[in-house]
Amino acid sequence: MPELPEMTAYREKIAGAFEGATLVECEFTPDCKLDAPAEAVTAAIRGAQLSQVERNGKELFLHFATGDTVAVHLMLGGRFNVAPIEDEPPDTRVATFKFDNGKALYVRDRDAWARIKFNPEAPKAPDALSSELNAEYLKKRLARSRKAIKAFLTDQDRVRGIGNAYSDEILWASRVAPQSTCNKVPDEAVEALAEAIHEVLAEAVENVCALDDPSDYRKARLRDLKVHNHTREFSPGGAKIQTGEVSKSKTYFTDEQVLYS
Amino acid sequence: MPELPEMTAYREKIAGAFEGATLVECEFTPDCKLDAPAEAVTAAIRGAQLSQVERNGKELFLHFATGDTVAVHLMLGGRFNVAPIEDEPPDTRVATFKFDNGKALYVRDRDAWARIKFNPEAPKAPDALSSELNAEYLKKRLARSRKAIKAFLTDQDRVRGIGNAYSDEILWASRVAPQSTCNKVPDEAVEALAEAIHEVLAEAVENVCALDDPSDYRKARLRDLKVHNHTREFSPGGAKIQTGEVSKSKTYFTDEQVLYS
DNA sequence: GCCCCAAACAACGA
DNA sequence: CTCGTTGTTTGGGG
Repeated sequence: MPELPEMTAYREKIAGAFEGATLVECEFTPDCKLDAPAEAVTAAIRGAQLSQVERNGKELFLHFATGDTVAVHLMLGGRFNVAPIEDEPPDTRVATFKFDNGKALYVRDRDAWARIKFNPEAPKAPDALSSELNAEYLKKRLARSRKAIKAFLTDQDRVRGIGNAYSDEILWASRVAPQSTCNKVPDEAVEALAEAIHEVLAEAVENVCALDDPSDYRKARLRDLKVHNHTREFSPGGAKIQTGEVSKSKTYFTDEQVLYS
Repeated sequence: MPELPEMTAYREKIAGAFEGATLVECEFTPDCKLDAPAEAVTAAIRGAQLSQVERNGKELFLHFATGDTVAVHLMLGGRFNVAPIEDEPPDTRVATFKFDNGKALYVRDRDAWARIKFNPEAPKAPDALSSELNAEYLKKRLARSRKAIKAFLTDQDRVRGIGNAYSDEILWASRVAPQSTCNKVPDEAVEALAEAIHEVLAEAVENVCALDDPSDYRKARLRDLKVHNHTREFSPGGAKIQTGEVSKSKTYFTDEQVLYS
């Protein structure tokens, strides 16, 4: 459920709390979806300084001074928590990182679906907010795809960071119907799409970063999202919001959007 | 187009003409679909004795005494020719094998789609006429497939040798509708299917082997096939032959066949 | 609603 | 209506 904006807000918070600090201890619960032996990870990063926290797509990368990286994906229901080490640790945690500044970072997930990767390969697709993700790139990739544009935007092998909610927002902002076939979207619309990706996400980042706790993003979305929002009946333009299904995902859209097919 | 029975007839003919003979020369045209450098193949088998000709699925395997094997798949329109070396070679040939008994084996294909493999991997699926292809095997594989039974029978990764034409014949003989879902076909019907596979193909092998030239199989099919046959209006049981489409293939069937779905 | 995997399915070319 | 490849869809599981 957390997409690029929420992960960006988490990044700010976690970078502010821990960058430069040294990891004292880390733990992973037995059901944690970790792609390496917990002991190997612990042995590698215990005692290491957290040099940088990076967001890429919907993942956070914890870069340590040893050169090791721990990547966290929250999947549907995961969340981050920052708390003093002496506090009672949250019971739904799957991973714990304790630092020498007296604070701990917890990855919490009731379903334990959050995924943690140790020294992962570099992502192949560009991040949605990177400069590589421009109209040229989109034109090239859209030209040889016959799937729905919404499915394209949420495909993390094409563009990293966009999920179901913000894909609807972006498509509405660019006036492209979510069911449109990728290779039928004309160049002008692709240019609008490229702009909308950056604008919609940048504004969302601001909104979510303004929250006290990024985990409260659900409420904020009901306030900020313009069409992917079950509490709204009409778009800002006054058009009735419709719902449909595109490749197994619920989509919200209006007839202000043009269907290319 | 040639399926198991036609390839069996070719095998008899080619084995009779060449087994025990020594390869004098071989050639491949530039557009021949050969999965190894022509020079490497030639260097390996020139001067070698042809120890055995084997049919497996819709392929013929030419086994040489060196341990090398050349596998030929005729695809849609390929055919074999046996002729004295001094005869004019056929102009649509993609491969030529000349033997020390004065005869040559030609692979002919107007479209040059026939595929030739050098020392191929052993096939994973059982041949339709092997003892491994019994009711037990079919029950096991059908149980975890949700596709149409006709698509299953023609899937060379499940059963080797059956194509569009004989799949219809086999399904009619076992009174199973081609559109039936694999995992819905009851055990009794699977047993009938296993029997029909062997009986229908064995009879077809006899029919095609009786031809002077296996390449004439098209005419023979119009005489012998009971339902996959555009010249017939009724099955032997008097039922009207219907046509339909199953996974992009034309299918002939009657309502004597039970649909399991 | 997230991702991964495997199977099924479609389109195209040779 | 043959096979291989590539890309897309679908269903199940965590």
